[in-house]
Amino acid sequence: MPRAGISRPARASPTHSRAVPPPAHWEHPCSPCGRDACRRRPTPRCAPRTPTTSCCSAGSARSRHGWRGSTAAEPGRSGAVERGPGIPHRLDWLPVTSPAFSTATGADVRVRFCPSPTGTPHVGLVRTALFNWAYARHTGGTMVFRIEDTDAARDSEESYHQLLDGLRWLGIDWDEGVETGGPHAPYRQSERSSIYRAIIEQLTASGHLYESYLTGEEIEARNVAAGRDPKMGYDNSERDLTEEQKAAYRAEGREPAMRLRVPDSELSFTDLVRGEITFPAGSFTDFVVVRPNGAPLYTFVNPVDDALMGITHVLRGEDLLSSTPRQIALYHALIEIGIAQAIPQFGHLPYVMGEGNKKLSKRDPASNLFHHRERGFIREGLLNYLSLLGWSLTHDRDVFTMDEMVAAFDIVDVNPNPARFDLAKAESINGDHVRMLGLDDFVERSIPYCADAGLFNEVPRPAERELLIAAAPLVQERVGLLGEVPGMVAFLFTADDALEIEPDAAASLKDDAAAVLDAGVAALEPLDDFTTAAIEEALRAALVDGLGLKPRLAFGPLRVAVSGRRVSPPLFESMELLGRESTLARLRALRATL
RNA sequence: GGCCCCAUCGUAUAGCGGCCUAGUACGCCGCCCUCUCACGGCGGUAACGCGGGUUCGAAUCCCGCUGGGGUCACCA
Repeated sequence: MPRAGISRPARASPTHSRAVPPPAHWEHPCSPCGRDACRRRPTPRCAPRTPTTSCCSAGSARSRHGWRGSTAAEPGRSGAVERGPGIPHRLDWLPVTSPAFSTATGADVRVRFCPSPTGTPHVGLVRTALFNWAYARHTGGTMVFRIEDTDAARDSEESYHQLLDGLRWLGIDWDEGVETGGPHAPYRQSERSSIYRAIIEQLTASGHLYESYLTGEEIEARNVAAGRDPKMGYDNSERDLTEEQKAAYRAEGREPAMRLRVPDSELSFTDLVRGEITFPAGSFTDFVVVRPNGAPLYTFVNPVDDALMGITHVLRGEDLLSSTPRQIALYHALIEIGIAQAIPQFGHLPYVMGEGNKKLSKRDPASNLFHHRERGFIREGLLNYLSLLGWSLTHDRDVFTMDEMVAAFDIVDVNPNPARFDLAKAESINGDHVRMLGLDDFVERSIPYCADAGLFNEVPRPAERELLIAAAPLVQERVGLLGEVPGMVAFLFTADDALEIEPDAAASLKDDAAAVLDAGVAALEPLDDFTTAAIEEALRAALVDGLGLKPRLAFGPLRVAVSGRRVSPPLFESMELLGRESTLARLRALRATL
């Protein structure tokens, strides 16, 4: 995994870029106490960050289990849920080495971006897409783009097209997926029903899935009746329903959902950005994977498709962190029936926060990708800013290109804390990228914004384009957003008699404005060479030397007359662009109103 | 409430046991440049949540506390 160009201090990462040795952590010595079999396992970063348990803490030397859970050595841990006779105890037979996490590196890396098409693209979603993409491009691996449209009630075709539009605009491309195709097509889950149906059948036959008839209210009622927290969730009570019981439910007209039998043990995995994470036994229960109508849920199709598509690294939002143990449980079932070969490695990206301490809301315009595009963010700037949310290129620079990011990006360097979306910083970074644009590029990208503002038609006439090109150097270094361009050049595309003097500009005029304008007209009228340098020379001679005015007071009224605004591109250049006739007409027009 | 995650200037981050008197950027303040506004340049403001422990040495490793967030759907 070469890191082209950029030199970064190499982080010793025992697991990243290499196999996460599944059972090895059982032998890993505990560094604080040096005792073996502490069962702590190194994190992706060079040092264990937050082991949940340390054998050093007196009295709390909780024995740690891998996937297996109950063993003969610890009879007390078995029987969290009793099984009836005849039900295969297959979960207890999993080999000790069973967490077969993917060891893929380099070109074998396969990541995916799998949004569900609901609503407009959110910047947090874009950040997730960006990090997946950057990781794929960095490793030389594969980026898969899949659509998770399993909720007909919420998904929309419009949203799907917005997703495509957004990614294409940003230049986040994919190697396999919707529109592009690939060996695992189709890539829209709404078109994969038959695939899921077959796997549901296999998993049911193998005993991993079972029928569940209880409703949400009934589950809660059971918890209350048993004196448990109503929020405890499902109690796995239907694992061993007899055929008679099932028949009775059906006789009531009920159709079963299907649940996955999860192991009654704790479960650990090494998160690529957070280190080892352990969920205690009982903190996740058997969950529904198929609706009573036979339609599979996200909880099912997401891991199933990841398995089918050979995904090796799952990089997604932190909100999915707590569902990871359940997904790993499903993966184990898939491995047992031969559908999956390995469990992907997981990396949970921090939230993108809004104002206050809340996740950036979908209702906040700042979350909307297209809102930023409409305001004039360019892809380079927005991408650069978004990549800074949880990652950084180096210690002393935060403006960089995507090529630089790709060369340096590694998921294990991502910072786990939530980041606030700071629009001011985003605009500043964007401004830096706007200034880095070539002149022609800047002009081409500005045209749509000027057209939207009504300066000219969608396709400007040659003369209009030339005028914009001539003005471009004056405005490029003055805007942070392309949406500011039309405001700065509007006066060049306005007829002399249609120019409006903005109120604050009119208010800036002093008593001597008339005299200044008169002197300006007198100085410019005889000018043969109507160029910036000549204009400046003539005006300085007349106003600064002649009238003895300070420059800022001398040129203010002229600026207002020419642009109608208090703030404008440089005055003399503007006059040259406008031309002699227009300039004089505007000076006289304002003079006439005083 | 159970479980999980997180914790460096206002914000985003650098930091991987000594290079830290804690760096950079945005913001903010001041100055310079200057026809306005920007750009650019210079300077300044401002942070390791608290308490223990390990160590010759802790922002950095460990534990606890506090605080924040997430999750507990037949949504994704």
